[in-house]
Amino acid sequence: MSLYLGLKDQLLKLILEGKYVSGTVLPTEHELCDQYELSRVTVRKALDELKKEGVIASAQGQGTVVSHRKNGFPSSLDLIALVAPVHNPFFASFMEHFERIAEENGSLVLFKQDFKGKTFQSDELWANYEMIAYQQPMKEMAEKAYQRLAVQNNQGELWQASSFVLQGEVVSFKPKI
Amino acid sequence: MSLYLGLKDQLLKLILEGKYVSGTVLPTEHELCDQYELSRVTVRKALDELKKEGVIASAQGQGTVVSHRKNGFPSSLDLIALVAPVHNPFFASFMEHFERIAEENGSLVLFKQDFKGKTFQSDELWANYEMIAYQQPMKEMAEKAYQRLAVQNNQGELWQASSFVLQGEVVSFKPKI
DNA sequence: TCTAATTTGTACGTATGTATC
DNA sequence: CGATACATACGTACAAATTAG
Repeated sequence: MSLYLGLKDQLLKLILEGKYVSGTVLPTEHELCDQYELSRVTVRKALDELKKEGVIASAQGQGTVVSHRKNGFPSSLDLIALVAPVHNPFFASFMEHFERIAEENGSLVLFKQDFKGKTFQSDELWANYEMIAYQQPMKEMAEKAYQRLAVQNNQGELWQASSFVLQGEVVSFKPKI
Repeated sequence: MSLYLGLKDQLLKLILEGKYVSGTVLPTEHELCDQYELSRVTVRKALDELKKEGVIASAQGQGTVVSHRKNGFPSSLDLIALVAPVHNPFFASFMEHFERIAEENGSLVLFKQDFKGKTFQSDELWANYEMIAYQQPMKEMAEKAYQRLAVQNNQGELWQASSFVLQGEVVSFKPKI
């Protein structure tokens, strides 16, 4: 695993464990450089990832704080992650049709176009989810939706994704939490 | 405006104008460096922003392609952006209450914690929205929700945010498109 | 009110790794 | 195997915003 993803996961672990609760001011970038013996570029890359997912927030001259909301409550909305390769006319039309149906049923469809065959980024966080009807290729495919799901998850650590749709196949999963 | 945001807006403009339609392979990072006379770090930073918002996607060894979906269709779901400062116990409790109510009414609440007083990043994209009941401080505050709204917007250029809630005040706005 | 220190933000150059073609 | 293209990583410097004094 890359250095910045390693640091990201370490910080995320501290946050999920409650070592850094919401509102806590994180160590400065320079302090993190010293603590983990990494360059500032790498440290900032890790922090960028966490910012992207809404776990932390930062401001010039002030510092970086944890903005991870605990004690959320489960959502009643269905969250559906849909992943498609970038070039795929069939899937594009299927998707449009599917989105319409889903909306009519009060579900939210999060779409993410992606290339095929990326690696799994954050095993630890993903491990919080228990896959039902788990199939081998699913883990790879599920990873691609990880970011979007995590974003929603961080809007209060609450979104129960109740179904997972991929290439016409529906696989359910539920949070372990 | 910073160099990377300038490049980001230029590329975004080309995409929105249809110069780069979905599926188009963008010039390589090196070519962009030459074209705009910027370092690769800066070019990558601009591309990162666009990736974060789901406008483009990239893969090692392949290239960077536009994944901006046009011809979406409007959603029937209300999208509500809610912005709060990082330290604010009152708002935190208000938010939880509000989220519950919103969900019961079939709306999606996107929450973003943030510091106060950031600058407006992408006027051009935001200009696509016409604010109703516009008030001066709203522009600043609305900016903070821009990213989340844009993400949704890029899930098919479609999400009509029909209400905008901020600090207990409701301000409606609709897309010009 | 002004200054200096602190902290994050922006930007360049460079090198190496890794996946794809 | 070589060429290409994105990914990761280090060092450095300065800018900008905030805070402390």
